[in-house]
Amino acid sequence: MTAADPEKRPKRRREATVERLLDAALETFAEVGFAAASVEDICRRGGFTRGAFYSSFRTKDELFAALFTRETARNLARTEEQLAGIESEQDPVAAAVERCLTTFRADRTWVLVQTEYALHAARHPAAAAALREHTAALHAQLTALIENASARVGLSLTVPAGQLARILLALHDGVAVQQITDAGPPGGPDLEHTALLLLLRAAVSD
Amino acid sequence: MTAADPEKRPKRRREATVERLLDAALETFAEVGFAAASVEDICRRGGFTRGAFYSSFRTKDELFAALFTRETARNLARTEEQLAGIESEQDPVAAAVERCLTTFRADRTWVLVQTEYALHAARHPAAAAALREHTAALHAQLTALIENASARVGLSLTVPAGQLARILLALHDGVAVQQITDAGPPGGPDLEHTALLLLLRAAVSD
DNA sequence: TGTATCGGATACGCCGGTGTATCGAACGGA
DNA sequence: TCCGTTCGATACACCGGCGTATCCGATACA
Repeated sequence: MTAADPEKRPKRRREATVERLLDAALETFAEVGFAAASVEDICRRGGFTRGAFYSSFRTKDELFAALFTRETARNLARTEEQLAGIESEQDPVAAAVERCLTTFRADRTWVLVQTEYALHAARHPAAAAALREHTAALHAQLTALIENASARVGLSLTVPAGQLARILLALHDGVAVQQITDAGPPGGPDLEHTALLLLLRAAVSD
Repeated sequence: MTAADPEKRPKRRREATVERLLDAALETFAEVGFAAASVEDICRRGGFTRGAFYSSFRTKDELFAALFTRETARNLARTEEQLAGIESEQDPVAAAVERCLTTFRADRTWVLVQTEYALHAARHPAAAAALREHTAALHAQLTALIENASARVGLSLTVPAGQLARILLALHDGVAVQQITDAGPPGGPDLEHTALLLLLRAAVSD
């Protein structure tokens, strides 16, 4: 069995190494940004040399794709959990907003990294194509999640779920970016909270 | 009069050179992004060597500040023009959305550049401070513009104008980023249009 | 225990940008 | 016309990352 299973065998340290590289990359991107992060940086942080990197990825973009997949899956799962049992609240819309924000308010870093990558994709067709594919999957799942939730709650939408999904993602991104510069009045209500409620109330009818 | 007017004299080619550098910078940022744009790149595009650059700016960030000021002033002026006479429309809200979008839909590049810079500022306190200052000015002017318009139209807001301004800016940013990847259904309605109408209708009462 | 493959470290040559110090041409005022 | 100032070009020394080719220890399997 020399060149027998040319696709399956490669799996011993690989997996663990890739995982460590992804962690290191996420941290590095969060700290200095995607563009500014050198392959060297990422490897150093993970305790590797570039040799390890090029042994698993061909480019930084390829690594990002892997990272995107991992993080998105995690976030969708989290959101789904949070919307579970929402139909038993008396104001399900408010509850949904509340619950989702508790998670996402906490950690803005991934949104920012992801946003920066979208910007990067704006100038790199290949990256854009890859991102589009991953994003489409995310969008489909989020749409399903919204339709499902609104059905359970017994409210109908005045806007197609697909479009609503896009708007929510956009708003979430936009607010995150906004708040880098402008934290708003200290005691004031959360910007995203206000916006989401305003938007959802308008997008829902019984 | 040798070292007499140490602040006033410097002004012959300077002004024109700076202007050309700003133009070149905007183009370069649009094309390759802020982070990826080297000082060298910008100068080449403007037909200068780095000598010219360092003679007018100390850093790329300093140049960006100048650019931000210039572009923001232009955009605010444009918006103000477009909201003029809006009170004579029978659906002023729809008209406002319509008119503003005609301008901004056309050229997304500045939004993207600006967004990328916000991301950059997230990791660079000094940049953040500068940006915060400029942004505050923009925010104040936009708030005034909104208050003014809603007064003329005779509708009152269910949300403070200042907060509405923030939300609008966030949404505008978010949508722009969103649309890099996801142009939405081809024949479908503009995402920003939908979102803005939804939001403004909810934020306004007579 | 031996051995073939795997995975990451090392070493190499290359490129392009950085910021500073210096120079010289253009320009404007008297 | 001449002189002083201004502004941008030039030259210099430096740095850090890039991607590849090669090597060698670790590991699994017979």
